[in-house]
Amino acid sequence: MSRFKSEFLAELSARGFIQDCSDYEGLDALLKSQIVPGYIGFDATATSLHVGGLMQIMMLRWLQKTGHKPVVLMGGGTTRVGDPTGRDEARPLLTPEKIEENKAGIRKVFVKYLTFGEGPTDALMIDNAEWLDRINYLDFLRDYGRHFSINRMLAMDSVKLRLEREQAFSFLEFNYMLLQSYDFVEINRRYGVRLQMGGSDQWGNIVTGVDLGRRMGTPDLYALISPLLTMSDGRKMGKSLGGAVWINADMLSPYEFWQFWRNIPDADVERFLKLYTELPLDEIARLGALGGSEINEAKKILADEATTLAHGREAAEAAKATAQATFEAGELGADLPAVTLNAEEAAAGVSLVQLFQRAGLASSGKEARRLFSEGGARVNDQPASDPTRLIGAADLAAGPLKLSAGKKRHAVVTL
RNA sequence: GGAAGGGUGGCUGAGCGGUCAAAAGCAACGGACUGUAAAUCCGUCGGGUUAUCCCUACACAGGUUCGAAUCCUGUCCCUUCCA
Repeated sequence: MSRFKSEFLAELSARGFIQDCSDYEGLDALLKSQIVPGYIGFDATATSLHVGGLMQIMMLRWLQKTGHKPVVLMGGGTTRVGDPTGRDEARPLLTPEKIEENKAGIRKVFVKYLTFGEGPTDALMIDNAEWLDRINYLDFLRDYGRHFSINRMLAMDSVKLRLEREQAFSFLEFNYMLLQSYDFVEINRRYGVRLQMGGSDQWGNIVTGVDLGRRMGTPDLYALISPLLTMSDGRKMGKSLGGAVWINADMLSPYEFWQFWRNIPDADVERFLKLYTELPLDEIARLGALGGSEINEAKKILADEATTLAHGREAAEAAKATAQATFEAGELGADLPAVTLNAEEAAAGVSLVQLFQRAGLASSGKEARRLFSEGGARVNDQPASDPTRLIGAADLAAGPLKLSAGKKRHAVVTL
């Protein structure tokens, strides 16, 4: 069914990871003939990655699974400059310490998906600050700058669009392309990397790197990009109830992570199963064909599998059990976000407004009150109307109290 | 360096002396309908221990006014054109 001979490209293409490639035949042949180190660049702007970048992570995982070497490039150097793409001016520059902290957090994510080490197909994590920090401007211009054609860059979509829309486009931003191209060449020299992958928005930058490689006399380099992923309703991937869907457990609990997948629109189920799980394709086809409310079973499997990859089987099972208990049995699940009262508070009582806030069900007291007046607040599944009601030891004597904001967000209060 | 136009809520973007916590759209949240889906409809959407009361907000700092997002001055930043 596949036009590809290499397992890697065959798998990725069947699963919908591939949007474009600079040279399908060449890359396919290379993958057949040797262990191919391939990399993807990631920003070090946050302490975790969210599911928006999960597709990239999965590509690296498949690369490793099919016998090649994944390389994770942290943009430590580029982050230090500050990504100018965002239009908001007041973007604070990250300190080196903060960048290191972010890198450490991101590394924790990758450790779940890739096997790091010294072996030939073990994953590697590198930082472009290693070489970017030492660039000498004149040397860079002389050695690399001469290979970039302004004419060509102006013709590229990423640039052309900006110019046509008369949006600001700074020199710094323009140079990101050069830096990223240089990265590719440098990584090839240092680590023998032949392939760079990324989202389709990176196409221009990656291909420019491929070109630079050719001019600089590296072996042939390859570019492979994935489609930009949106949910079928047009929402950007990675946002859900109240915020970004982080992969790190300390940023977002496995239970909430599981919920994210459980709540995916019907139309996305099959696509997501292919991209975010490693289930066999025929199994996925079967699940995707489920109609009506049966498709909920497929969503559970999606949630299980995706959560297992990110947090381990045990956490996934726990998340599932909690979901089952709260949604299907109407009981309390162990994994629900919890608020614990100390002795003092138990004696004096804490108002429901406070508790809703503390449980993360409302971001402000005002919002909590709103919830009450809209009828979205429930205590032990009974609609609650008095936000000032105090909860204390007496209310908790019979066991934990369940708070709900709407139908999906739940939390417990314990002593 | 010169000229012009700008900086408004999470975003886009109206308002250009009072009726402005600020139109509209998007996003988000709650409700109805369902299947913990989508679409649709209704409602909410700065904060404060719900109060027709207070606080904070229309880049920043001052000023003019009974009253300023709206006028004036200065500062910072952005955009476009010219050099």
